[in-house]
Amino acid sequence: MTVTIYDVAREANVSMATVSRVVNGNPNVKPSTRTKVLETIERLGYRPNAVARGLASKKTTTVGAIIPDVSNIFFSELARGIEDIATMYKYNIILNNSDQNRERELQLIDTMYEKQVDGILFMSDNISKEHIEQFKGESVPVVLAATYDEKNRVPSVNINYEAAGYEATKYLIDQGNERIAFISGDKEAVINQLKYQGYIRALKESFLPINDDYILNNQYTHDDAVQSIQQLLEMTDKPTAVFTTSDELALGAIHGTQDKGYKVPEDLEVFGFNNTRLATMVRPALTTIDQPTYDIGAVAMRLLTKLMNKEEVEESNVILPHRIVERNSTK
Amino acid sequence: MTVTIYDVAREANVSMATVSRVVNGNPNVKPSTRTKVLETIERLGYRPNAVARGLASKKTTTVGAIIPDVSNIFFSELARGIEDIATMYKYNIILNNSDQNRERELQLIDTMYEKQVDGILFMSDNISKEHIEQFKGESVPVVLAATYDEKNRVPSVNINYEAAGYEATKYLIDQGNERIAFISGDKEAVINQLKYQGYIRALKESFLPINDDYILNNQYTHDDAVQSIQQLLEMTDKPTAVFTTSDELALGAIHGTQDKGYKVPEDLEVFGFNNTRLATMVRPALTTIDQPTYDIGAVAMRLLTKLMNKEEVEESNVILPHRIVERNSTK
DNA sequence: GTGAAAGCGCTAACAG
DNA sequence: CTGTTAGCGCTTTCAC
Repeated sequence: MTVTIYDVAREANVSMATVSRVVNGNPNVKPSTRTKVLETIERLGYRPNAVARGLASKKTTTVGAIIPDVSNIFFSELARGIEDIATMYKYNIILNNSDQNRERELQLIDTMYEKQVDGILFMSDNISKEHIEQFKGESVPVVLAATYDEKNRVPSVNINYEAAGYEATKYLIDQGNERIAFISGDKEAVINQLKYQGYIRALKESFLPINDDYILNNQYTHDDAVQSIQQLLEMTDKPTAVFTTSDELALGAIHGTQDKGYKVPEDLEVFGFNNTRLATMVRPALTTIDQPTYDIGAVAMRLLTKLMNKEEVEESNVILPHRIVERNSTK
Repeated sequence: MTVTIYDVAREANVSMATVSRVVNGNPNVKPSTRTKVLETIERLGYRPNAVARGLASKKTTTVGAIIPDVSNIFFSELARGIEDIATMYKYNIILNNSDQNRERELQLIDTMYEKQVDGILFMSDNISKEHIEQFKGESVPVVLAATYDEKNRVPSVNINYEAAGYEATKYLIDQGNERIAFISGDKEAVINQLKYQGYIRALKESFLPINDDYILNNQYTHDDAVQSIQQLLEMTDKPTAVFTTSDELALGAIHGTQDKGYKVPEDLEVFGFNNTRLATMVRPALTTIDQPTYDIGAVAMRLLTKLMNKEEVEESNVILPHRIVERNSTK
């Protein structure tokens, strides 16, 4: 059957402890016996059992990642960043889709605890008291990635969404636009609210009126945005620019505009968010906020490795830089 | 510290065996003692340790998924299909990115065995003898998803790529095109070769010449396709249509054409592959082969559950249907 | 319907 | 530098 550490020990005429030492790279082994053990491991085709190891050592070298939806391009880029750093530090990722469903999120966290993960990476639009309680109830470190907790109760990696929203809107204002629409995803999502606040701040600062008709904050897909931009374009005082909270929505805005016979950016300037790969896969190419998506995942995972390793962490609520990438969807 | 099955047993005045039985839904427990145990589980906040359980039962309810790149939209949709069915059957997924690197793939498979996964879902452009040997060396069931092994040595879920390639090309021919280009990803990938064979078969069947200059088979990204289509468009006898092996490449072809001042589909008809979400996120919207990406993942995972459960499987090399979706990138 | 006891394969003191 | 010995927390016969 399967060959165990015991078989190797017997065949190599050493104790299991010694085999364990060489497998774990413990230096306290005489070179000659090390080679002997290594040889018989090779010969027998021994492969350590991570489950047994996990039970004995209370470490599984596995982390749980709870993500709204891997098939969403933003999150899949995040996931890739997480995965790459995890690999670098010899961790495996158990990936779970939550669809932002709170019940499911809570249940997934529980399952991750059952599986004895060494750490958790959590992504969601909103985190509640129940989330925090569940995290605090265990000693497993948690890091939030692209997920905002106003009270910073949990380590996290984000960008400054409010500033980004402000800058995008300001950019549009500086282009001479006075009627700027705002198209966002779920309005309950804290991150979208922050972007919205930035939008409002920029308008107010320039003494521009806030027109509720220009604000559509429950759009989810490309096609939703196609619809809603067309609706805006039918107004008599139609907007001349739109700021959207994701690139996918921005593509929808561009296409909706074009479908109606208008031109981007001549008739409508479009500003996106995230700078996902979609941003260059459209014509005109999208002006957008470059959010270092991959890096957020990578930095969050790196932070988690430090936490799991009980290393000192200077700053546990990391804010990564963002910037405006100008392309042709704005003048 | 953490509460174990032993603590529950003591508190409930039963043996660990009984606690184990109620936790596992074993019917041989008197209802009254079941409730008693359930209550103390609740009271103590007992949560079974999946690692210990895995060691004792030799089942981890975890499956390994080895995927080229989650951040690729095609694979992320596949991954989502896998994940959803896995959840349905109470399995967790350990997700690994291989970047199609054979060394890495082999090493990941090994890691999955170490982690004692109950099954493996494998995705790659090519599978070699080494892969097969590694799979056969263990009794862990494996299913290939959107991954073709000519010899059907491993259970798999695919579509008929050759037929799809043929149909796409035939469609373009029936539109009156005689100069049809072919833009594909890695030419070493078996799946791309099959699509290519279908392309060739359609041309031959209609007695159309095969022009090697029209065949560009090592394009990976949207921007690669932008370049290469522009190159084709500079030829004196430029193609009037192009068949690409992915939607991303098709978007590149569309945008390259438009960037050069030509129109799609008037000057060039473009045919994609996969019908990912990208297909409707472009103007003109993309005519493409609808490959049931999510379903391939879902069916593959379902097949794997049967294999893990040692159920009878009527057909272990599943071919799912595909179809042409007509949109506006063709006339 | 319930309990006792033997592992599952490995790590981690502790000796020597 | 190496071996002995407890467990880690649970499942699973096998009795009763």
